[in-house]
Amino acid sequence: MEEQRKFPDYEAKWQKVWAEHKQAASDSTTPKSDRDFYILSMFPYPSGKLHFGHALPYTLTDSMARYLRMNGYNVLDPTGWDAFGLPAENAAIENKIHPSKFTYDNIEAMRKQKHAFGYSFDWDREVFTCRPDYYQWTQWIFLQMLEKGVAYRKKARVNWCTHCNTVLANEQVETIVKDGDEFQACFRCESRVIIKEIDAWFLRITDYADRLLAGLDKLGDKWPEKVSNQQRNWIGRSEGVNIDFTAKLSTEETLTVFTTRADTVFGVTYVALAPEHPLVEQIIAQLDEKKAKQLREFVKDTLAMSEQDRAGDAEKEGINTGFIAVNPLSGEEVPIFVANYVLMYGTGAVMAVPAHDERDHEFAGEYRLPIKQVIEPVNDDEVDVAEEAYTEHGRLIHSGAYDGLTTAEAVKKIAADLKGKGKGGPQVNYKLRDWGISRQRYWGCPIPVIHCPKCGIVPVPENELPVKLPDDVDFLPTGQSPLTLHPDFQKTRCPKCGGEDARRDMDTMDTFVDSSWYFLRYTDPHNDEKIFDRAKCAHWAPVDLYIGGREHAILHLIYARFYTKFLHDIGLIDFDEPFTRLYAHGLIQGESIKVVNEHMNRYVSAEEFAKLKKEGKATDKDITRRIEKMSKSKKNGADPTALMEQYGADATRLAILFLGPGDADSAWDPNGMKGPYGFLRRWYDTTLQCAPMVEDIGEAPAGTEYPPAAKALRAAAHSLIDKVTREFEGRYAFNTAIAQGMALLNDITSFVRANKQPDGPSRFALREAFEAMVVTLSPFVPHTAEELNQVLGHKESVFKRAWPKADPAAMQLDEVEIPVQVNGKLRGTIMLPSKATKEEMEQLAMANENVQKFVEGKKINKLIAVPGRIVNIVAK
RNA sequence: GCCGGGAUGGCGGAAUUGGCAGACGCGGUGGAUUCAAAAUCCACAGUCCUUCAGUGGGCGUGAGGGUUCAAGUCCCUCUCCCGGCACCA
Repeated sequence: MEEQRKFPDYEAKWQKVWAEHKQAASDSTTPKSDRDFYILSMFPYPSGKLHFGHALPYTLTDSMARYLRMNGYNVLDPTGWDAFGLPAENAAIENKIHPSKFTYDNIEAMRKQKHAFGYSFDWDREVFTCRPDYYQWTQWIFLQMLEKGVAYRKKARVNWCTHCNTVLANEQVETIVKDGDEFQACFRCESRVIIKEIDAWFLRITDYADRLLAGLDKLGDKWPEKVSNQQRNWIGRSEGVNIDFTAKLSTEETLTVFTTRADTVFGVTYVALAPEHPLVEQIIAQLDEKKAKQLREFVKDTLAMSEQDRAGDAEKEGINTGFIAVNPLSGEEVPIFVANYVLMYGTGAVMAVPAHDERDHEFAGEYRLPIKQVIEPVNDDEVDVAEEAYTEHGRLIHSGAYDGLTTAEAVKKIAADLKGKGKGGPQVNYKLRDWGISRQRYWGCPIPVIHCPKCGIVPVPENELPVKLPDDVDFLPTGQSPLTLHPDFQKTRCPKCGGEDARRDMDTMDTFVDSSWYFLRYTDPHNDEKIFDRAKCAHWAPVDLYIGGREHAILHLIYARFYTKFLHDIGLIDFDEPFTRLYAHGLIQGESIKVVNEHMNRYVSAEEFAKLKKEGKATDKDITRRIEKMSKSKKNGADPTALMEQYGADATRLAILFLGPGDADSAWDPNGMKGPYGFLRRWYDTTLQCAPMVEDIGEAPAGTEYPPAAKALRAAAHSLIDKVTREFEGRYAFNTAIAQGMALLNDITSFVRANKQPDGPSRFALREAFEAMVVTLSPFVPHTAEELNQVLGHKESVFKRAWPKADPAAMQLDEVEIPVQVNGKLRGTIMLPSKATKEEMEQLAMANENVQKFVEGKKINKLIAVPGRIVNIVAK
């Protein structure tokens, strides 16, 4: 009886060998050549546990890195830690551990897990964003931005997470629906976001809007369209026209509106201001007390809502200020409203055209404002603007000199005329807003500026960097920056005037700042003189292939592009796009089970459900199964590290890759380990069993004649080489490459069973098949490949071997099976030499017995023979 | 509403880009082995009809139409699902 054996038992051994003979990336200053390849997976936040969200991209990255090295590339494949951030701080508050300890402990644990998976990262280049030797340069970049006016401070209405007690950037706010209630929430903790007015630092990413857009075009199909589109959407460029109305207050003021439909300007029946509009204050000051109070309250109530909540399904409301605005083109006088539906976008003021804008139409209906049609359809649309706004393009009417023009013509002409009159002109607006980076929390990068009562804002001199984050801080979140509570940190001298009562800025930076440039630091991670050596950076960067999740489509990926452009502008680097190709991997989801019956109404794990079933507390009828994102609350998670401990790293890597194409979401099946694990075991056993037959023979001499079965085996082996190579050369659908590997093992098994005592040529073929498997599958399952490589008699590491080339001649079989159709329906197959001519194919096809049955008594209209593919007979 | 992406057996997913639909794996069924089970190995397996059987045939890639000798793949119309954005003037 065989004892329960431990399989695999060789992974730790090979990991040790690799550690001793590592293939590190070279530290070169020569210009980047096309043999230098920078592959990068997004570095993780050190949560302490490696989950599928990490295991998939790292496995993809590692496989590609190994493939590239075997193909003679000089590869950089680093990793590090996005180590600042709120989870550490929150955990610290909960468990009373210092965020620093929490973070480093987690890093230690995750580093072990990464090693255990056999990932071949360049560990020598590991970076930690929370270490002074890194954030010194985060601060340094900030100072450069300050100098160039890209970083600036302003009092602004910002998103504020009530749970995290800190500011959030626009990109970090998401709309969520909970219990039918839709609201704006923090991307991290899903708590409600409110608007708060606060002094904060901003980065002028809006100045880069056009370049960020142009860059997307340049990246083209090297980036998934999905991601590019999301970014385009987010930047939200819109071309329109600014039109200066004259507001008749006690003085005449210019009131500029932005519109994309300047052609409807003769249809304006009122002008509406956002409650935040600067003119509103002025208007309030000029109203009588009662009216002023009413308006002031309206503004206050509206602003109490977050901008997005205001945009939700709130009723349109507004207040007629009683003041008048003059239309610069028609000369018409229209009332000025302050309205809740007008956002502080564009100029924060709109010209309202109820006849041709749904929102204005709704508002006009409520406040009984006139509706004036100025566009008529050019098709046969029915139009009744009293009923419904007509928003299509058309031809102008009731528009004085512009009558008869089309929308497009009119917009152009009106813009030009306005410009000529000095009353406005073409204008481009963006939805993108500047990036607010001040965070009122502790565990982040300190902002290197000093507030001096005399000199104002003074940058910390570069030679005093880093501004170190103090350890001894009471970091309970109060809504105030924890650093405020640290007396020594905040007290400092003004570097400019030497004044003693200067204070440091006590906020820290958004953690997305830390990760906006880390990929450049990897190229020269230990430089303590400079952010990085220019030549060293140029040797590797930009990143050739960046692998990460789609959840960063807007956040990290837009910030990193912005930073790269800035660093390019200050002359530090020659490129202005950081990631030449982006691979957005999918999400591994899990099946959740929700039980609803008289006992319970909640999610249960698969094991729990099995137990409940046994106890009779739940049946298949009581449950809803859904494939969704793994989460604790849904109890549908699976832990790759646990799988690795049970089945080994290779089986886990294989299972992850085999699940489906890496860029698609796929569902984790708890049985998903069985196939890959069984495959590795059979492969191992079969190789060991056959080794005596093949280990001592060398290469087959040229001109070797193979028996048909051996020939078929060779064809299969070379097809595997061809298939795997093709997948690595761009498609990356490794599930199909692995499937082909499994198929070859099946072929080997049948071959061995049918050839108990193989002759010489058969043994060559068999060896070739084993070799093909070992080498081509080594990027996916490095330990097993390394082990079997040794079993086959190789002394050197499989990763030192050259990647094989498929031999087209070997892939070609002597005879092929060709399907024969009659009128497009399969009626038989014929065997014939692969080099057969069309005529031979046709002849043999017609001779087929079953085919005969279907063409009998019919006239052959056409005969189509595609060599090597198919024969189709058209008969009537 | 707008922008993307999807829909193929019981399940995950294949299909060299127009050429035998369902590779490979899971689950399932039958068999071998076993006192029995697990594990392992072998075989079968889209679906419906037909034949005692070997067999033979119809139908099949979300729905409907079209192009073609030939359509999962190309074109038109529609439905549903997923992701993102959304009072952005």
